[in-house]
Amino acid sequence: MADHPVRSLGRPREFELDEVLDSALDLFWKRGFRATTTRDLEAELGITQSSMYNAFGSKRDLLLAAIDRYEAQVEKELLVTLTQPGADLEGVDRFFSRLGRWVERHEHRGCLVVNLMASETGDDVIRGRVVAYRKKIRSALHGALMRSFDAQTAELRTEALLAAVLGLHITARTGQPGEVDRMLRGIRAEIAGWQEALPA
Amino acid sequence: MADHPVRSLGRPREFELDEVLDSALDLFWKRGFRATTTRDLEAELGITQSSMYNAFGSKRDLLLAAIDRYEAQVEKELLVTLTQPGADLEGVDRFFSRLGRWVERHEHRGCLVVNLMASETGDDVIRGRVVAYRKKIRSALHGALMRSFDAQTAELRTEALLAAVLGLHITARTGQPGEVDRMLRGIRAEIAGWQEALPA
DNA sequence: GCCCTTTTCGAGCGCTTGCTCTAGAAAGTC
DNA sequence: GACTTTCTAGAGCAAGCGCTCGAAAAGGGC
Repeated sequence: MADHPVRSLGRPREFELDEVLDSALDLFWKRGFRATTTRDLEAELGITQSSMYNAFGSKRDLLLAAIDRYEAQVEKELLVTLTQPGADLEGVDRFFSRLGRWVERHEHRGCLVVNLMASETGDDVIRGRVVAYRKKIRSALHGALMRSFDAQTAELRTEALLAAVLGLHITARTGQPGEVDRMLRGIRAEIAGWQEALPA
Repeated sequence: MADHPVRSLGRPREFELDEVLDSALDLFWKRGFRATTTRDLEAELGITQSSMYNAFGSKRDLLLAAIDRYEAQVEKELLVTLTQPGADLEGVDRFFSRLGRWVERHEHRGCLVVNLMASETGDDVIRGRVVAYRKKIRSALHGALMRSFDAQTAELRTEALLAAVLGLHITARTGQPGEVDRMLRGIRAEIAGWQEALPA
């Protein structure tokens, strides 16, 4: 993932940056940023707080690095259905299909970034990141919808679907069994309605 | 709002319970539950921590009371468009219209309960409250949609709109200027599409 | 082998947190 | 006006927080 320098001066680090970053991401994602203490991280990451601070600088910097990793994962596993060349309304439906499996696999986690939208509004840098994240999903959706609808329709439906994606994620975090499934069915039924009205 | 006992033995309380509760709600809503300290509350509420603890028990109990108050407000100002007798798809559109003004008035606050969905997943009681809150909105939407569509369509569209409502709220919390407006237009355009297909 | 750099380790610092305690003040009751 | 009951004020407690520090350990360069 990240590019590692070939050489290093001094004592070599005893852990893999990427592995530790994944553990931190998991914890921030599952428990929330504020609720995760540096001691929690120490236990889960298997390294001391000093090592963590030496490698990442601060708890907040660790979060920012985790966001990077999270976004890369989302792009590769979800947004790709929207951004690959030629993706249209059918791609949008595939996106929601994958989103369903993603949410199921990451039960009660929701979305790292969406969770931050609710809780870390005081930090300008983080707020910038979450705004950019929404923008990224919006533009991916729009790119695909543009291939199936006229400009105005595409834009309107982009907004409606973006709201649906965020709402689905928030629901996934505290959802009861079946809640997310029903929601997903409702969204995809709407998309199916659009498809039927399309010229074959 | 709350019913006050007529009499009280001993020294009477020097503040209004409801006023203080409103201030607490405002703070929890704006800054988030975790980010709001008891000192913050002390300053904003104008009473000492002792008085606060004497009156409400704990910070968490204060939140639960604030949720009650918040829900009552939502019901009276928003859900009423869906629950009043005879409300149908037109009522749903009015609901979103009011939601837009509500979000604008409470800038960067989002929804108290939606925010809790993201950050307070560890507390079973609070999780119960947020699940119930979703259920309440869902059933209000469903009640209105049932009057305009067949059972299956109503259920599917209820789910899609619930997702949209939650997504809109999350966006409102960190939204850039215009972001919420565009999203709302996208959602209402979808509803308008449903209306056009309806038998006049 | 010895330096130089960097990481690891464990202890712990200063601060904030939610909450409590004690003393005294303010009402109703008789 | 004593007595009871409740509320207010302010200090302060124990625990937990993010983060740092000094010393030891582990490698590469010469």
